[in-house]
Amino acid sequence: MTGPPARARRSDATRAAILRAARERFAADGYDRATIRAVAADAQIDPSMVMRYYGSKEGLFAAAAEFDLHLPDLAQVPPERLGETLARHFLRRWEADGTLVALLRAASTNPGAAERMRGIFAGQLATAVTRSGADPATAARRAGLVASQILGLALTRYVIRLPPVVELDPDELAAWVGPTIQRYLTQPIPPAPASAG
Amino acid sequence: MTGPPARARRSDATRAAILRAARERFAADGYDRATIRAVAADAQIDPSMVMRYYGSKEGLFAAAAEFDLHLPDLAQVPPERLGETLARHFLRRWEADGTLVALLRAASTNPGAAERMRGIFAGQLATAVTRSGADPATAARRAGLVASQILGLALTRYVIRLPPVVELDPDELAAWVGPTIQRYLTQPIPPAPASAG
DNA sequence: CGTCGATGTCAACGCGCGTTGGCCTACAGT
DNA sequence: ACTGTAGGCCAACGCGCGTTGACATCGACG
Repeated sequence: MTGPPARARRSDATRAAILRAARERFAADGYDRATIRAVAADAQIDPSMVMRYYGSKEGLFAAAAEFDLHLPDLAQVPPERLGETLARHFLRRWEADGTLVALLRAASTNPGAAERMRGIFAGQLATAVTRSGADPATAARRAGLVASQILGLALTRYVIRLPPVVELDPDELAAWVGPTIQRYLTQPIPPAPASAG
Repeated sequence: MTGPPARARRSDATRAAILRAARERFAADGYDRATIRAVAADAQIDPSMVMRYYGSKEGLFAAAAEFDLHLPDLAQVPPERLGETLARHFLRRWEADGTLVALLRAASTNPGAAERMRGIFAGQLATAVTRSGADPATAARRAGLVASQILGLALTRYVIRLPPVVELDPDELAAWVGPTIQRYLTQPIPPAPASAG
């Protein structure tokens, strides 16, 4: 805990440039197609620098995919506005920061990225859902359903670029998707259907 | 149309084995990580055979990703059951056939796969939605919203494997997601929010 | 001024990939 | 039995990749 004084190193700018370039490349190309060489070229340094600072491609991705949803405290949100609040929050978060798109693209082929995605949505989201007043016994399930809609929106809008979803503006999307999330958060658990037999 | 008589060629079995292996590999690994060599090994033939029959990796993928949603005629479905019907249909379709998962995984990094995905959901799905009785002027938008939930479900269940979504069984999922789809299909278009000014 | 670690470049490595072309082999048509 | 052809294998190619280690340069400090 008594680390060296936080004196700025000369390499901090380089590190940051690498990270910025990495996020862009991973977001645009996914894990496999994004190359260390391309990231280095974007950051205008030698590929071996990336290795020196981040150890490996996996290490670079781990650093680039560091991400916090920065979810608001749902205990402070009027219960009837939970869905709309969350929908707007996610849309704003995505439009501003490509990290989640990078993570989403990478998660299709990279197990580490999928694992991190699970951690974010089973951790940060589920915690926020619990704080919104949901029964802790069902919070994980509700968070999973919310994630399915939120990530589906991100997938169709930013990755697949399905035209109708791309063309809607954030306000309209929030108006459509907000009630879905609201229902996933608040609707009583449906009775288990009669099991087949 | 006056092709050679449809006499079975000796190579048909090989072609089919390649296609089966390709679908599995693309579904499990995505486009980039799935290799021609691995597909050939699975099909127990030489990699050069894959090239001979499908021309290139892109050609193989194009053949392996041939897909029809086989949507039911929604004009025959009672209007109040549209959502549940569609939800159940998609879940059954996915559990039985890995092709869509292959397409989904590949769509994250392969432009051709994303294009095909757009075609399927802007074509087959939008057409079915129109036949369900939706106003043709809004059918594309409604189909896009349905796609966002359906694909989000597939993403979280089959690709990211988010535990709460994996653990729910198809009946429970249909009970949760059906009403969402129902609402996307039938709810009046919300009034445009006051534009920022 | 001399030294030494931090910062950065350069050239090369081994690997697995998609892809190619040449060469066997078995069988259908005569 | 002879031959043409479809089906299949093998060895190799060139490429771009992640990664490595040797070498150059800069800047702080004695």
